[in-house]
Amino acid sequence: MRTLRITTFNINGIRSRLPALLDWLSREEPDIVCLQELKAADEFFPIEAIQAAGYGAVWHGQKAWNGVAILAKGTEPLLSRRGLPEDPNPEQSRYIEAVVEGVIVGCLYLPNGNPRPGPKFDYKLAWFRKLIEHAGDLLKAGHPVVLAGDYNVVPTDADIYNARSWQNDALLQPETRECYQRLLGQGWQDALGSLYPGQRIYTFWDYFRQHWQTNSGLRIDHLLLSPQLVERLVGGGVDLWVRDQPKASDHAPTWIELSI
DNA sequence: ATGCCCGAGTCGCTCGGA
Repeated sequence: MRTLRITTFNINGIRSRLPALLDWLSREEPDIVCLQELKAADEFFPIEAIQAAGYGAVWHGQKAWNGVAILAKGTEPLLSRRGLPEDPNPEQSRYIEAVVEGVIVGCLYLPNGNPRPGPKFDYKLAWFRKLIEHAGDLLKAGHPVVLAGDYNVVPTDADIYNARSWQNDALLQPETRECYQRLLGQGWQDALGSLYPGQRIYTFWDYFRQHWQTNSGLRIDHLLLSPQLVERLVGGGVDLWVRDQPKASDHAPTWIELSI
């Protein structure tokens, strides 16, 4: 059976992590990659190296912060959108969307929202509401869609090593989780959650307090499937070995496989 | 209540991340 592997990866600086990115691409050969936190202006996106590795790409960068990209193996992603409609702050590059292999791929980097309360948390919720609106429009259009990225949402207390030590964090707040549940309520399926119900899956381990070494992780990178894709989901996982490399990102690549 | 560990920018520090 032929499958399509779609990976989301918060790379935390594409320039400082480029050798690691190329190494991971050659080893895992994902078909589609959603990258977040490029931390590079558009002119610094390393398109030559990525093309040399056999990938086409579209990107939406920004100096120093944020930045998202979609890579496609052996083909050029067909850009459908750069930036979220009615983005509360379009200066922050947090959304890009493209069609690959007949699937609409939305790549997102939701605002972190700390400290809370405050304007950053308000911005997180405002951005989330606009994402929900756009996601609803995508569903109405009836095409197969994957919405993948760093949602900065820990969906439940089962998605973190210890909820109590993060209870005041923006990632765990009831308002944040309500937004995520509202999104799922439109008809999206949390792919990894559905593959591994009740299991502890982590995609992020912060650099502090030896959290990787003690597997004190959070599940905040998610791939949401439109209803047409649910029956095509055949697998998923997290490339944990990437987080164990020297100078690793604090996130690990998180992926699904769809039958085609 | 805060720092911890990082990358990027401006350059030996701040800011932001989560």
